[in-house]
Amino acid sequence: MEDTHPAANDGASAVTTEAKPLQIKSWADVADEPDPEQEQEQAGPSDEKSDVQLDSLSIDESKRVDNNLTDPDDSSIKSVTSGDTLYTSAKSFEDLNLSSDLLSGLYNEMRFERPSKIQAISLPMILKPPYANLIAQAHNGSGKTTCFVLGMLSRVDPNQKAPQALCICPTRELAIQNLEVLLRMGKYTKITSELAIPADSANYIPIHKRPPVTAQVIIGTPGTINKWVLAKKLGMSQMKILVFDEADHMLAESGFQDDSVKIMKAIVRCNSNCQVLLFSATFDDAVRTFVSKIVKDLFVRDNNELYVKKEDLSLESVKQYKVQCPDELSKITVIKDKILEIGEKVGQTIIFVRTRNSASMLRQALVNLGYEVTIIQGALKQEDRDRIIREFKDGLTQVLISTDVLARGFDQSQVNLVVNFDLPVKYDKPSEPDYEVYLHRVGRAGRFGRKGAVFNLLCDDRDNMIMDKIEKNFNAQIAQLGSWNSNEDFVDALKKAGLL
DNA sequence: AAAAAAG
Repeated sequence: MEDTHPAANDGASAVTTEAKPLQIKSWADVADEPDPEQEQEQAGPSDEKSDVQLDSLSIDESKRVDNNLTDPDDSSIKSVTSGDTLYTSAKSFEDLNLSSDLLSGLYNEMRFERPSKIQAISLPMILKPPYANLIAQAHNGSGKTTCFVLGMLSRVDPNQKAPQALCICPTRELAIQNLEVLLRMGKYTKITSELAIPADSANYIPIHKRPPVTAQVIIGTPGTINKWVLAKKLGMSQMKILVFDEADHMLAESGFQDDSVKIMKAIVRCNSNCQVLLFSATFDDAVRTFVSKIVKDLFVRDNNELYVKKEDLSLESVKQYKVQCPDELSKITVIKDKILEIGEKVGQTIIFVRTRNSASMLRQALVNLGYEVTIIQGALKQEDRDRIIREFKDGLTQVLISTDVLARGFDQSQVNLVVNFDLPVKYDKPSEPDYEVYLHRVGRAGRFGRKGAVFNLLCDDRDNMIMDKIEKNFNAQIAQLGSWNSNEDFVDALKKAGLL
C-alpha cells in the first residue's frame, strides 16, 4: 500500500497530454506480433505525501519514438486513480513480478515480447496491492484479454484448491475463447480452470448431481454461473478477483444486468475484498457513470478507471466503406459477386445481420445461387455452434454469416473483412444506431493493428441516416464506394485498405 | 426480437 516508484514520481499531476502523433500506421501487415521497438511512456502520478487524491496518469505522446509500429491506437487512454497508490507503467513483463511460469507462458507460448499500451498501464494497477477495482476501456484488438487473464493467473494462490478467480462473458463463444487464452498463458503453471457455460446435450449433467467446483479459475456466462452459485456448487468465499469481459454490456444491458449484479452481491456477501475488473472497448458516457457507481456502491470503495474518448476509438487500420445498394436484392448480389468472389482472396469475412431470420434468409439465398456458407446464431444447438466456430477458426470456412453473437470479443486474426448487411440499431429504437455494437463489429477486423475493411451495405434513406449518425459520433471517415456493382471499385477499395 | 437461460 505504501510502495512508491521513485522513477514515476515527478510530481506532475493531472496532466494529460493530448498531442496526437501523425497517423501513419503501417505495422499491421509487417508481422504477427507487435514489434519490440516501441517505447512505453512513464506514468507520472502525483505527490506521494498526499493521503487521498485523484491522480491523472499522463501519457506523453510527444516522446513516443516514431517508427512503423504502434499499438492499435491506445494513444489517448485517460486514467484516473483513486487512493494514494502510485503506479508505474510496465515497460516489460519483467517489471510485473510475475512468476517464472507465467513469464514462460507469455514468451514461449503466447510469443509476446512486451506489453501493449493497455497492458503496460493496467497490469500494474491490477497486480499491485491494495488490488484496487479497475474499470478499463481500450481499443478493440489491443490486448485486453491478456490484461485480465494475466491478472487472474497471478492473483490465484496455486496451493489453494478452491475457486479464486471468476470471469463473466456475454456469450459462450467468448467464454470458450477466453479459457483457451488462459490455458495457453497458464500452460507452465499448475492452475486449474473450468468453463461455466450451458453444456451441449451429450455432456449435460443436472446441477444437483455435480460435485462442487474446485477449479481455481472459472470462466463462463452469467446464467450458468448464477445457477451454480445458487445451487451452492460454486463457492465464493475464496474469490480474489472477479472479471467482467464486455463489461458495459454485462452491467447495463437488461437481461445480463440482473445476473451480473446477483453474482457480485453473492461475492460481496462473503468476501468484500474481492477485486473487480471491468473491461470493454466501449463505455458509453451514461453507462460509464452507471457501472462505476454500481461497483463503487457494492464494494464500498473507489475504482481506478481508464478511458478512451469515443472520437479516438475507431480503428485507424480498418478502412470503412459505404456501399449504396438500390434494393435488397442488390445487397445479396454484392455479397455474392464482391465478397464471395473477390473478398475471399484477402482473408476471412464475417457478415453481420440483425436477426436470426435474416441470417437464415441470406444463407438460403446464397445456397440457391450455388454458394455454400455457414451461419452462427444463438438459437443453434450448442454443439453446432461449437463446430461452426471451430471450423471458422481452423480456416475451413472462409465466410461466416452472424448475428451479434460474434459482434463482441470474437478474435480471429484472419478476419480482414467485415460486412454490415444490416446496420446495428438500438433494440428499442430502430431509428437510432447502436454505436457500441457498430464499433465492436468493426473491431472483428484489424486484430492487433492488422489491416482490414468494413463494407456497410445501405439501401434506403433510413440506412443512410443511421450511417451519418455513426460517422458523426465517432468522427470517422467512411468512404463512399463508387458503384455497388463495379468490380474495379471493390478491388480499389481493398487496395486502399491495404489488403490487396 | 441479439444475447443468456431452461433439463
